[in-house]
Amino acid sequence: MPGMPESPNPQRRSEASRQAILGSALQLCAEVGYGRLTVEAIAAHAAVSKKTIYRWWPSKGAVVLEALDDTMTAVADHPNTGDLTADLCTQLSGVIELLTPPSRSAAVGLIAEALHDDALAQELRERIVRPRIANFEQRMRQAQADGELAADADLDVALDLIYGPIFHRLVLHLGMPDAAQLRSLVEHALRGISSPPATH
Amino acid sequence: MPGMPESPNPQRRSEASRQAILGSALQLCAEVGYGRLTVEAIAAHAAVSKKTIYRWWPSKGAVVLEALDDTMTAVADHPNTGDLTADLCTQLSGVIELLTPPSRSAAVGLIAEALHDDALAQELRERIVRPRIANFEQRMRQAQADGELAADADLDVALDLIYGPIFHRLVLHLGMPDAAQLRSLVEHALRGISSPPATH
Amino acid sequence: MPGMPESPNPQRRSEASRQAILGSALQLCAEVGYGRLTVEAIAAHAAVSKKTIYRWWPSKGAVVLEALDDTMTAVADHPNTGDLTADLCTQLSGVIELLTPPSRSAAVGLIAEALHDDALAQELRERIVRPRIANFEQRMRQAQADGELAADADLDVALDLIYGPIFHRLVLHLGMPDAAQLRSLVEHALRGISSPPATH
Amino acid sequence: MPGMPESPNPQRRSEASRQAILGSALQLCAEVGYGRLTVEAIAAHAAVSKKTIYRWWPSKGAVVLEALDDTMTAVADHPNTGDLTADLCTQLSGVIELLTPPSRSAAVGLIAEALHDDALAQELRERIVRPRIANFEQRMRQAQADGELAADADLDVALDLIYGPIFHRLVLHLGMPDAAQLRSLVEHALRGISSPPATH
DNA sequence: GACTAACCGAGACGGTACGTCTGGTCTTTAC
DNA sequence: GTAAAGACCAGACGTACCGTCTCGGTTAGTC
Repeated sequence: MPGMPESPNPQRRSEASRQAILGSALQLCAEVGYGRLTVEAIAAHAAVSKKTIYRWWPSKGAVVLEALDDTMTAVADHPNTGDLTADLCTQLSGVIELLTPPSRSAAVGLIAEALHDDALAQELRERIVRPRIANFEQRMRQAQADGELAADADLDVALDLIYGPIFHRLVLHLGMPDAAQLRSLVEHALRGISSPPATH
Repeated sequence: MPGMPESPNPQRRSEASRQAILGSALQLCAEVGYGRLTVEAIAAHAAVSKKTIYRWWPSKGAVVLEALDDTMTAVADHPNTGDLTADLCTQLSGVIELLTPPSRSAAVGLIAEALHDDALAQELRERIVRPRIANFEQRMRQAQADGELAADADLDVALDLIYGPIFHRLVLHLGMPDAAQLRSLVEHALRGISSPPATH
Repeated sequence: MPGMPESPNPQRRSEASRQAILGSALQLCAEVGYGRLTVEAIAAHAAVSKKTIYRWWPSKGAVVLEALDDTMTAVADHPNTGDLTADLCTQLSGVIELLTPPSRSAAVGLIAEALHDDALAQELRERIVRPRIANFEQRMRQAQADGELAADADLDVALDLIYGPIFHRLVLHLGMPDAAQLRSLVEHALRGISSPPATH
Repeated sequence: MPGMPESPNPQRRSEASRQAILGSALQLCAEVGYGRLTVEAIAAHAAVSKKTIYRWWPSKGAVVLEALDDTMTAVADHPNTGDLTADLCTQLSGVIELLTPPSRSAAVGLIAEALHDDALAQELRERIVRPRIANFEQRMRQAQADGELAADADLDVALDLIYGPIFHRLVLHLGMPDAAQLRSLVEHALRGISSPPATH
C-alpha cells in the first residue's frame, strides 16, 4: 500500500508548489550542502508554507529524494556502444559526478540521511537504486548475449565488484578514482567475475 | 602539530570523566541510534558537565570517533592463519558486525556524519581507516611472500574490490552478505586481482 | 511609536499562553523568590516554549512587570473617605503589603532588577509608578479643594516626604513601620508640607 | 559569634591579594556595572584564584560591600558648620554622588543584591548603614543642643523624612534632586519634625 | 636551616540557566 | 477547502558563571 500516508486529496494538489519546492530543495542543497539544508529554508525559498511541505512529504530527505528522482530519470542509464568496459566506465563516471563533491551533493546527503532513517532508506532503494540495478543487469545480459561476458557470470557479484569501489571510497573518504584508475578497476572487476573462482 | 587546538591543559584532565563520556556515547548510540544521540544526553548519562565535553571535543562526532577508536584498537585486525581467503572472510565478518544494524551502529552514524563534516571525515580517515588499510596491506604482502597471492597484484585495487562490496551494500541498503556470499565475493575479488587484466 | 520592538504579529498572539506565562511568573516568584525565578522554570510551569517567552518579552523582569501591572490595576489606588491622613495610611499599608516580605515580593524583585537595567527601569516608571503618582496627586488636589491641605502645598515634595520613608526603610533594611509609626510619619510629613518653610 | 565562618587562618592571609581583589571589584563595577560584574572577572583582573575569593568572602556582594566599606570610611560623614540645613544638604549631596549613576554605582548594586540576600542585607545594615545613622543622630543631637532643632524632635522620624526622598527617587527612577530641590526637601522635612503634629 | 602547614595561582570539574535555533504541529486569514 | 503566513510546543544547541575541588609552588612560622 505505497503512498498511503497522503491523507489530503492529491487531485487538488498545486503542481506549481510542488515544482517550486523540489527546485528549491535541489538549488539550496547545492548552495549550502544537504546538512545545512532545512525545511524552513526550502519553504522560504519556494515561497511556500512549511505546512504544505509537511503535508506531502514526511521529511526533508523525502523531498530531496523526489527531487533527485525527478531529475535523474534517464540520467546515469547504461549506454550500449558494444564495448562493455568503456560503457561501464562511462556510466560510472556519471555516478561519480553525482556524488561529487560529497559536501554539496544531494545524492550523498540523501545517502547519509538514509543511514539512520529506515523509511527513507527503503524509498531510496526502491525508487532510485533498484531501477539502476535493473538497468545494469539488462546491459550485462546484453553483454552476455554479445559474448563480451561469460554466460555464467554472477551478476550480483558483478554489481558488488563494479560499484563497490566507488562507494567504498566515498564513505571512507579515500578520493574518487580518475579515469585511468576507474578503467583499471572495471577491468579487474570484470576479470574477477568472468569465470567461477577456482576452489581448492 | 596535530592535537594543537586543545587550549586546556591536558595534564589536568580527568581520565574518569573521559572514560564515562566515551562509554556513555557508545551505550546511548546503541540504544537510541547515532541520529538521536545528543551531547546533552551523553553529559547527563556520564554525570558530567556539558562544558567538559565541549572542552575536549569539538562535536558529538569527535566523541563517538574517539570512543570507537578506543574500543576498536586491535579489533578488526587481520588474522594470519596461512589461509588468505579464510582470513579475509574472518576480518570482513568483523567489519560487517561493526556496521550492523546500521541504525544502531556507532560506526555507521559516524560515517553518515562525516559525509557532511570535512573535519570529521579527515579524523575518521586518519585515525580509523588508515591504520586498518595499513594492516590490510601488511597481511596482503605476507600473502605475496607466502605465494598465496601474485607478487605483482595491485593492492590498491585489491582494497577496493574486497571492501567495496560491503560499503556498497551498506549505503544502498542492499543487505549484508551471509557467510557463503561473503566467501564468494572474496574469491571473485582475489581472482580479479591475481594478475593484470588482459587488454584487448 | 511605543511597543515597536515587537516584530512578531501581535494579532496572532495566543492569549492563553500569555495568561499562563504571567500567572506562572507570579506564582513561582511567590514560591521561590524573584532571585531564583528563571525563564526556564516559567516556561516549564506554563507548559510553554521558552521561545514564546523570548518572542514577546526581552527579559524575565519584563514578564514580571507585566504580570504585576495586570494584577495591580486598581490595586493600591487612593481611597477617599474625606480623612486625608487616614486615607494615606490605608494606601501606604497597601504598598507596604506589596513589598512584604522583600525576599518573596515580586515588586521588590522588580525594583532590584530595574536598578541595573535601564530599559526595565523606564518601563517600571511609566507603567507602574507614574499612574500611582497621578492617582496620588489627584487625591491630594481633592484634599486641597476640601481644605484639608494648604492650597499652595508642593505636591512633589509631598510625594517624596510621604513615600520616601517606606522605600528608605526597604532598601536600607530598617524594617517597615507598624500602623502607629506609619500614622506618625504621615502626620509629620503633612505638617512639613502644609506651608512653605521659613527662609532665613 | 561573628566572624565564625572563617576557617582559614586570617594571620596568613595575603594582604596584597585582598587589596587587588577589592580594587578590581570596584573598578570593574564602575566599568561594566554591578549586574555584569562576576567573581570570575574579579579573579582574572586581580590575577587571583577564584578559590582565594571564595575562601574569604561568601559572595560577590560581600566583596563589594567590603570594598565599599573600606573606601567609604570617613566619607559621607556629617559636617558641622553650625548651619544644620546646609550641613544636611552637603552630606546628602555626598550620598547622592555615591548613588549616581545607578547603573554604575557599586552602592546601588549592593542595595539591589541585598534585596534578595538576607545575609548581605544584614551586613549592609550593620557595617554601612548603622554607623551613618549613628553619625546622623550625633549631628542632630548637636543641633538640638545648639537650639537649631526642637529638643523633642523625633530623630527616627527625622531620619525617614530626610533620607527617604533620595531612596524613594532612586528606586522608582524619578531622578535625583538638584541642589535647589534638595534644599527645599530638607527644609520641608525639618519643618515637619520641628514639633509634634497637631492631632485633630 | 629544614620542616611543615596552609595559603596561593591556576584552572578543570559538575551544575544551572542562559538566549538562540530548528523541527514539526496547529491556528488564523485570504482567496 | 487549500494554501500562505507564522505562532506555537518541544527541546538541543553551545556559552557563561557559579561554587567546589584538586594540583604544584611558594611562603610563613616552628623546631
